[in-house]
Amino acid sequence: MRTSKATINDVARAAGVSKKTVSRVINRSTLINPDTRARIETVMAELDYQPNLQARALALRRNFLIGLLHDNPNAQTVLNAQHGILEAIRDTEFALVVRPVDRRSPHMLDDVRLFLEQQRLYGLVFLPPICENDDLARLCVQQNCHYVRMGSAMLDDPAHMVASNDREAVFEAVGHLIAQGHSRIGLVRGPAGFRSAAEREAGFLDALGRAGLTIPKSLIVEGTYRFESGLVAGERLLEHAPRPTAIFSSNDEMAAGVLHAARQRGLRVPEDVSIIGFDDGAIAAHIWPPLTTVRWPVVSMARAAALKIIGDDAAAGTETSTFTSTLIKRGSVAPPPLDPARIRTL
Amino acid sequence: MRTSKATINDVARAAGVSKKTVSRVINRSTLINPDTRARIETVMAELDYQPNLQARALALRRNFLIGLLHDNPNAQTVLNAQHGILEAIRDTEFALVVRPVDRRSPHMLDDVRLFLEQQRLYGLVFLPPICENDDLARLCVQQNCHYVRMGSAMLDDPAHMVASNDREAVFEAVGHLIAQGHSRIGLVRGPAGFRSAAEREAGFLDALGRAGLTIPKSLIVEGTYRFESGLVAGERLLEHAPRPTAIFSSNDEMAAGVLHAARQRGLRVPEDVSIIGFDDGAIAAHIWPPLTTVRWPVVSMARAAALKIIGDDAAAGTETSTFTSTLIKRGSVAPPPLDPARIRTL
DNA sequence: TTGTACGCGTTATCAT
DNA sequence: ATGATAACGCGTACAA
Repeated sequence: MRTSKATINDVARAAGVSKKTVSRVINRSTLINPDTRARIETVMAELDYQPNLQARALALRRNFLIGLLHDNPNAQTVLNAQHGILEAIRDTEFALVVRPVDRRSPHMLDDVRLFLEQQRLYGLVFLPPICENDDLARLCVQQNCHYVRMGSAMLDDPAHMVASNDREAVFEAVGHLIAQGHSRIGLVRGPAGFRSAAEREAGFLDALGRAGLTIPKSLIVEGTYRFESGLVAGERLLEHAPRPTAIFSSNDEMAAGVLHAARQRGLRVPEDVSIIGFDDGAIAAHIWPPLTTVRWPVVSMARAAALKIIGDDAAAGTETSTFTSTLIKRGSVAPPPLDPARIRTL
Repeated sequence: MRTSKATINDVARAAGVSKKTVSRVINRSTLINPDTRARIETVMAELDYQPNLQARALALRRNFLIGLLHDNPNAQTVLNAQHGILEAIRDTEFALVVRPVDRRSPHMLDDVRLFLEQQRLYGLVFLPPICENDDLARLCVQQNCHYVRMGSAMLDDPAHMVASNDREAVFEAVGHLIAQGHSRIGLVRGPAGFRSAAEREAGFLDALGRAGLTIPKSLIVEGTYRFESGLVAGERLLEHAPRPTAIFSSNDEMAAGVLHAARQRGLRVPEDVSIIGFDDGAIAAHIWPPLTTVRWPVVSMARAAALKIIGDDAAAGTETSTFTSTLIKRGSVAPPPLDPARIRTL
């Protein structure tokens, strides 16, 4: 007995056809007689035949692997992206390989080139912020590797892009703050060079402008998307006089840092200061108070990206390329505390 | 010009030797003349030759992929494990593929078998709790796939295992609580069937026994290693009369849940109740107060596991198989509040 | 120590 | 619609 060792030759012989015909069945060729196809499929089932992926990879010059390329500071985002891709390739012969890169390394492009040459991936999904690198996109084309970028704005044509509406979502979130009565709102923005940082800042300013509000430049502080930078930014903002009554942080991890800064100053959240984050990763619901935040639909986006790569248009639905980030209201927002100066004017 | 398309034949021709000799260089055979080897290596560099991994995989019946198999409820642990494996295979031709499984599915074993048959992984790293499944280990042997388990006890021989000393580490952690004056200590243990849950509970009981302390069974509550279960367990423990003055939670995520439960009851941490977690994942330092916890050295363990698989004994050092979990003291532990009943007796 | 001939399992070319 | 034959690039008996 040969456990799952049947080859294409065995199938061809048993079905009384040539290898090539069996190959056509494997590759879903249309140039084949339906009866022949049915017969071969029966034989394949009987023999428990599994096409050898290594042999196919050699012949096709392309492996059955989807790569996730990232240089993302947020752990949960990376994991959610993996989750989405895995959903897309479940029950297919594809597997997921993960590949972190160093955005700032001068060898980054060469590293990825070598990686692509060696593993010959079927396709690659780029996470922010590395998704903004056009050289990488060119490299993929040149290496004959499919790719899709995930980002907060359309950086590429729809076949190579899934994007979210960060700007509008932040507009809504900050609008929520304003509707609660806040007017002195601080911003912890993401690092320079991140498109998402720019988009979210734009949404923030849009909301302020729409309400006729202005804030001093000193109420905008830049972070790195990491917890520690949120802590530092929070300290800067909270020692500002007059103190902001609310702070929008461009991601949850930094928002958690702002929360720490508030706690360390003896400030209550949300009574003394309201906080809104972005991502709705695991940490958002697990800190106290539960964080009001914007949910970035990473999982769905990653799933869509992978489906675009493996060409499963049916499952990809209407080939959606834009996704909606939505405000999740939890416990970290309340109306601003009464302002002595303001009470008098009322 | 042929961009990186040199084959083993090109190298052989240019070096004036046969394919086989070049192959020996690639595979580090010792049966080769040093001069010949040097000459061939020069030619390989000149031609920018890269062995084709797909062809090697076909011939060797084994791909250059290390798999991470997990059914782990903790996101940060999974990511840290990936990090460790990636460190080990950096600058090699190996890549990392991730594969979540459903421990409870009746098809789990067949799924993995199909996965292994298809991708022909070089090796597999098992994370807890799936690492405890002996059928999986047998499957690997049968499929000619290397494997190493990561766990909280030696479940296999050293060649297939990297383990941590959870029991001792928890013994130390709970001892820290006792040294602070706590005697009524609650436990949120992990799910039944998890070896780590049993090890950590044993350490907990060891510490109590060593101090001559006993607690009612009702102060031990089982969780799922998820945040929500920690919340529920925390509620149960904190409504217990008399209330425990400290709670050891078998992982950080559940500890965060306990913290929520305390907050919701208006209890202060650590003034009213002390909390210790386990893992030292990202969340531990990011919640308030910063969580005193036991650091589980996932990254190092995963790196060691991967090194064992790719057989880099030199880098694996002395083939370490046991790792030390250590107590990280932060802000969630303080002496217990004064107990009225106790004050009288003093 | 090195080389020859063949196998690994599939796809591509170009017929018919 | 189907088939014979040659790639794809490398590893391994076995011989020399």
